[in-house]
Amino acid sequence: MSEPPEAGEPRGRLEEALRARHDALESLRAHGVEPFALGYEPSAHATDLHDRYADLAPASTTEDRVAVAGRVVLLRRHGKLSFVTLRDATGDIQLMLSEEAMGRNYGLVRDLDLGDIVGADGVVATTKRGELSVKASELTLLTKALRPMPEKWHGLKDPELQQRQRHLQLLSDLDARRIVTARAQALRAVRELLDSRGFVEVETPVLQPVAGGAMARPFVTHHHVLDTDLFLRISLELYLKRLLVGGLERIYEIGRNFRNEGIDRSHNPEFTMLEVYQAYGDYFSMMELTQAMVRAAALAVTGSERVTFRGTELDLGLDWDRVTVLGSVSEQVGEEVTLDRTDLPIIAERNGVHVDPKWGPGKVAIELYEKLVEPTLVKPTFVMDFPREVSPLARPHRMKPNLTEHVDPVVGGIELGTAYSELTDPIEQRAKFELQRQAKLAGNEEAHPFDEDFVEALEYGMPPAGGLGLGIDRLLMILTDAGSLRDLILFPHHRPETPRS
RNA sequence: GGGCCCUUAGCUCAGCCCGGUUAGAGCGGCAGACUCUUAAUCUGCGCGUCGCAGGUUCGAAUCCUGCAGGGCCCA
Repeated sequence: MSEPPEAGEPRGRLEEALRARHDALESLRAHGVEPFALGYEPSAHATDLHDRYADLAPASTTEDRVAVAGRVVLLRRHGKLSFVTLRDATGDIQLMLSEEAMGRNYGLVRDLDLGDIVGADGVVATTKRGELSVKASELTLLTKALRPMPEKWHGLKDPELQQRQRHLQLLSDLDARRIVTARAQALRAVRELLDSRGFVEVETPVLQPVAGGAMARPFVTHHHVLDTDLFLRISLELYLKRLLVGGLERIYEIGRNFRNEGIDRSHNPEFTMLEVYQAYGDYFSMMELTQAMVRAAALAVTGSERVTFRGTELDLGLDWDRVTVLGSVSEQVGEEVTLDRTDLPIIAERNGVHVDPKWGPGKVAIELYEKLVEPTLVKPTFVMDFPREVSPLARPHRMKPNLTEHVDPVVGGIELGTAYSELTDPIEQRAKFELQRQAKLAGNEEAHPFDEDFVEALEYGMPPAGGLGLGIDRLLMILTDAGSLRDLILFPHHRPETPRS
């Protein structure tokens, strides 16, 4: 039996660091300094100062007064003169703190810890070595940090900690803020383009009685007062089409979808989807729109229409290649592949695709496409004309029997989304839902659910339309050359940590 | 789902192959010096559930098994 640790004795470095900071906090309070201040009014940001005073000669002192605020990320104390590197939303700026300039207020420097948030009021100056600084006359503690910061040079390296404690990665690694800025830039560019073309942004329900518009397992939740199960949406499609029935002609929604599937570097249970619907358009208009949006997003995020993805330069400014599903599969297998061929399963097996006997020819063709063709489509490409069997919401092809006007934009071997000439025929829609219902009964968990209300809406008449879904996270993967969705999602899902007791 | 790898101090990492004193270093922390630093430097001090649970052994961070979390590759 070991003795219990003496009360107040630190039992580890963390406890020691915590206690030291709590002690510092009490000492500050005892000296009348509130360690959690109410507010502050900064007049400048770090990057603005670096821009404005880029040409200031070393050892200069201006008469320009500024107030800056941010987190103490580096601390170099030299007795009566100290240097602090302050980090705000835009970057870092050095504070020069001296007893000479600050008088009694300089005493606060002694109590500073890495991670504290402070405000400093003073004049813009440069040091003898030329470092731009704010020569403070007044230092204000705004928030005391009670926990030690990540290592100041290496930061947080462990990818799990980076994701679970994203705040620590963000405060220690300025580059990590690209997670936030790249997404904001891409979304702004896409919205600006759509708005300029007369599209209206709308919001539709996340909680739905029937989760349709895609083939995926939904999350189930429960409404207590209504005592009814609801599903988190797996797509935005069916509600947006009802708005077309309602007479809105150009609409879009950017929102979170939820799919109850595995988690890996290209799948997160919740992800952001853009869906656009344009009355009187078709899948050709959606292809043009896709090109325009991807180009605009690339310019906004990278400043260029050319991006490098996994070592290959992609030119997103050119017109994309256009191929068909069956044409591209035929090319890969080296013989003409059609949905009529009875030996389609044999061709598939010969090419390493294991065929489920329940699959129809359309499903077999799609499996072949996804395995053999999609990963090879590095250049921006539209893959057109999917089998009817796998596209229950797309319109039959105007020329080709058994196919639909369904196109997938593919870049860097990654499917960015899906666009259709939308199915407007309610009778055909009902028949397709019925086929899906049978597939579900046959054991396909991902079959599309029958949505009676949606069919009824179609019966009132929906104009011919083009519809497009674009995965924003996947688009960002291309634009930022990210290896994993987890580099783009601020707080990706992880298994719960085992409790430490 | 299959294979490989990782988990040691708050953080970044040694040590593990080939078991053997009291498990190391840097950052961070504490005490002190310092008016131009740039990951400041210098002096002194402390701080550990070696992921968890078993097993082998006189002795396990180290070898074996299981489990958990994470990463990479494949399907």
